[in-house]
Amino acid sequence: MRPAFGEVNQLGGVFVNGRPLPNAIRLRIVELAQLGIRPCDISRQLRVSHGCVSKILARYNETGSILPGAIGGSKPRVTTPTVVKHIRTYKQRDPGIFAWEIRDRLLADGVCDKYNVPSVSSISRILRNKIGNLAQQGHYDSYKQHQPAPQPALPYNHIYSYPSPITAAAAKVPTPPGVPAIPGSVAMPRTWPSSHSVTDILGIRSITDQGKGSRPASIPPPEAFSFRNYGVLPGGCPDLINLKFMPSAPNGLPAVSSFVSASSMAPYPTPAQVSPYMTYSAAPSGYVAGHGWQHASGTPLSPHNCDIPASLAFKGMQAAREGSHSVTASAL
DNA sequence: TGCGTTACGGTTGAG
DNA sequence: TACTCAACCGTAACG
Repeated sequence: MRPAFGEVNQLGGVFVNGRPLPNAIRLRIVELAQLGIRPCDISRQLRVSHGCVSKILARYNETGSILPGAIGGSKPRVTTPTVVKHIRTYKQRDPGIFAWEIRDRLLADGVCDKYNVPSVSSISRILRNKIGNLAQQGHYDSYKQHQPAPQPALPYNHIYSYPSPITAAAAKVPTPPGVPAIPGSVAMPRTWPSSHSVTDILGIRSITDQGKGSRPASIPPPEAFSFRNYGVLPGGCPDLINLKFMPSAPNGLPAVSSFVSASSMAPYPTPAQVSPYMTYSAAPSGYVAGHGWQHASGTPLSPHNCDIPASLAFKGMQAAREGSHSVTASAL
């Protein structure tokens, strides 16, 4: 249940606990920093805690992204069917093998790397639960077929000497969405969805691209993006990809100066005036008043109603375009 | 005074 | 469907 109103920090700024700042604010933090404005001044001006400013700038410097990380979800499991299959194979070949030895072999054989190799305890659990149970079942089935008479206790390690019923299934390793299926590579559990530069965001690229009537070649198609929680804030932005920025300046250039200039910032809304969820989902807020951007439809662009496109929030455009630099959100 | 770091309370979403 | 867990968030406080 969303709160009707957010909270107010010590600087008078409105925020929603647990939720990222609007991308417009994040963007402006970076812009102001690039203009040489000190973080403390940015903090005061935008009424965002200096810790948050520091964090966003640090993230931007490291990843090139102003976007918040992906919230929620689970880490990809390391005990994939392939891993289980290999563990079973190791155990079959050497019934006395230790879990830590299996772990070393998974690494040595390139089945896993240091980032996704299961822990010793996980391997032990696999041996005990998955392989053990399946092996016992398999043995029992085979036993029923071939041994009409009951037998005494099963021999030690009997469980490892059965034909694997799940080998075929284990051969298929599910690849998480957005993660290239590169054997032996480090599986980045979370990749930034896109790339673009702040310069682009400021409109320089938009100037050159707009009016061409089609998506710039440098921008991956919408289907190339994996939107999860990146900047898509409550309230959503259904036309995120198709958003176009329309310059408002007479010369056809976006009002970059008005956008980045600290002095042009509209007063931060008072808590009584603006619900933080208005900033996320509804009415335009004072955050971006006067920035000169408009949605292609002609309606004023609210950074929250339709926030800065997540796809436009990268500086490592070329790198990401080539898919050579995946950056995890958890890097920070 | 500025800023990096961290504890805290909160949200989110995959499993 | 409800729950758990681990990721993330921004703030506040500390050094």
